[in-house]
Amino acid sequence: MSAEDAPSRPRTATLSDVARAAGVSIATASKALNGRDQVKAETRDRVLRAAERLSFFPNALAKGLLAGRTGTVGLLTSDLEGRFSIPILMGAEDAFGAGKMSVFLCDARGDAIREQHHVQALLSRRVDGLIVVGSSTNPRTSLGSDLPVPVVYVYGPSEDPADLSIITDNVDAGRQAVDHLIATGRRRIAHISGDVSYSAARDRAEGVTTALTEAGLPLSGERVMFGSWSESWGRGATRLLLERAPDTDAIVAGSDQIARGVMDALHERRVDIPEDIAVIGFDNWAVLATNSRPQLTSVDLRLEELGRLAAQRLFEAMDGDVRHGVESLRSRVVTRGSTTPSH
Amino acid sequence: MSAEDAPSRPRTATLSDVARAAGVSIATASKALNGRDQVKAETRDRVLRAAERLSFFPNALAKGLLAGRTGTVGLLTSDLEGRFSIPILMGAEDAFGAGKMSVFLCDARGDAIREQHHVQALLSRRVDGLIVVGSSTNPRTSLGSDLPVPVVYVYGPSEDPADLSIITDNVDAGRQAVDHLIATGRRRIAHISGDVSYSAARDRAEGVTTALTEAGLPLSGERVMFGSWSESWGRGATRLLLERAPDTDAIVAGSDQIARGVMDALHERRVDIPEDIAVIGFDNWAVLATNSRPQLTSVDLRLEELGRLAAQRLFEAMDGDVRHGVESLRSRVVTRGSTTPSH
DNA sequence: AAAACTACCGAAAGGCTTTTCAGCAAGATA
DNA sequence: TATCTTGCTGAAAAGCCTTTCGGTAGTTTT
Repeated sequence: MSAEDAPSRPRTATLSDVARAAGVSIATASKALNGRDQVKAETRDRVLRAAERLSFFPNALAKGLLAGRTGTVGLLTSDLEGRFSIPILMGAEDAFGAGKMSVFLCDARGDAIREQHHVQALLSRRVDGLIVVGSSTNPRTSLGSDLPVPVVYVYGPSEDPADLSIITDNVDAGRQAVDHLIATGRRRIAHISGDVSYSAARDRAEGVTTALTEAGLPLSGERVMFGSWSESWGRGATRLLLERAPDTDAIVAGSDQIARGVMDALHERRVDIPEDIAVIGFDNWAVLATNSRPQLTSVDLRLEELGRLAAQRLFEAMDGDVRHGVESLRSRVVTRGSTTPSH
Repeated sequence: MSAEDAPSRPRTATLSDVARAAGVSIATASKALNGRDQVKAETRDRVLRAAERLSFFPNALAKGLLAGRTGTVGLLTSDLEGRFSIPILMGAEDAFGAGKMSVFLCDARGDAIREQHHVQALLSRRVDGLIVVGSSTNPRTSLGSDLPVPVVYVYGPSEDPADLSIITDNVDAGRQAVDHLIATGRRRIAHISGDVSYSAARDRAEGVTTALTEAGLPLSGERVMFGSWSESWGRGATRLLLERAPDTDAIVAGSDQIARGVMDALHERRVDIPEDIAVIGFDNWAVLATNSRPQLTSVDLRLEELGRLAAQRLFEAMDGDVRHGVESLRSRVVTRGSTTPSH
């Protein structure tokens, strides 16, 4: 590589450049480009060709100056490493429509000070709204109600019921997992989940036990096995479970990671999946679910949909239609080989 | 949830609000807040207190107006789902310093039209520079040299040598993997890699074979086994390998995903890791590497560092210090249980 | 009393688009 | 030919907020 003096970079063409090139006034050029009437067809053509030639596009900043809007939103997260933020972000980007709105991305990395810093930076850039993605499903502190722009909380709700939060219904997700297993003929269903301090773990467990009770079935292993969100806990818990309840014919794992550990332990014991024991996870994380042997059935939390809805609600709030409270979305089971025989 | 009329949102305080509250002119308020002299200490205090009370912070847009810079950069990626962009993004965000610079994130999803769209949107927002994250290590088409702002390509280099690209040295990464295995006493080293159409696969393979040749060792299995970047290929290739070269004592897997498949197949055959066969992967993807049994030694491609350097180079280019060509970074081996006995 | 400060203020610049309104030309009608 | 339309065009203002420049009081020093 090498260094040298900056080459003369082409300046971006402004409207006045186009007007000059087309031999008309700025006002006429603006009208021609925006499809206003009161411009002769021939003149309009000339302007459009000039704009094309100079590869002109309007300055969004100047436009925002008039409109009183910048066409930007801030997305605040603490979970960039994790797998929640990204799908949500994609869904939101989707809903905004490419180019119409631009997204400032900020990762606070779990630090409240840094978060405050980012909020300030975003407000100083005059974003039209904020989306806050929680780092877990647990409720988080509100950014406060005295912000000059609307805020939508996603994945993890705000503690303040006056805020609007969009979340996945985890109780229902647990219920769906069990319903799927029952529908595929399972009767001795166990549940190995993650850290009990996470509401996601507790909610899914509630859904699982409720669905079992309603079906008149016991929980195999008697208790929900809470532990941590790791493969190794999945492995260890499975070994314990098989000792305690060797007739188990299905395991609801609290996450795809745990499910991978469960499957690993089952392979180790030469237990056939799904013939002897079926396994279902949560998250539908492609890397884990589609690479296991057999592929893993998993409850998809529809994070993109969450992001899309959040963006939509933010738009509405920007237009004055402000909502409050918690809005929850249903997840859906993605069936693969770990619960249904492949032939 | 419920909808209602928009509550009167507090307007963000401007400098003139502060000046009025402190009973001074706008000019004096500005000087006081920016630590300029020519302001009496008592007056400065009054202004600072007023600013505090109104929770004033300067408008970045107006500031940029004067400075001729917006303090924003665009980050263009096609791999948000994947694991490359995120660490790079984090590194870049890090280097820019929280609040000083804000990042517009755009995902083109592999679509050239959409990418062009995003570039235009970013330029219309007057970003000070662009970072382009490749979706693979393969060279990608340049955005062109006629852009009004500097561009830095990361992970995947630009095809145009006049652009500046920052990449990982994958040949060296392959060499390091082998050096590590040799240092831990291995002599019959095989290499199972991913899709041969990826330069990452070819480069790492080149590094592996070069290092082996230099050490006077053969490649176990005779050929590099190219396939796909999946666990199932790792499993299948391992079975083939053990038939063809049963005395193999170490496997360099082309990625952590492949490595997981390799380990899975070894477990199946009751081969001890690392006693009988050591395994090393690439990417150091925590979710995969730290959850395997034993934990996986992996070559860390230092993506954060890549992002950090890209941001730094972008800064330099914004100041007129433009570089060209390809700058490559060395990776480093993160040692875990799959290559070294845990006791 | 003149010169040299200090502390402060008013005004303008800095960026670009959109819109408004007045004006000008060419064609149509009396 | 004079007047009236009609159809376009262009100059200028508005939209936002900070910083800086030049200037004016008032106060201190020589």
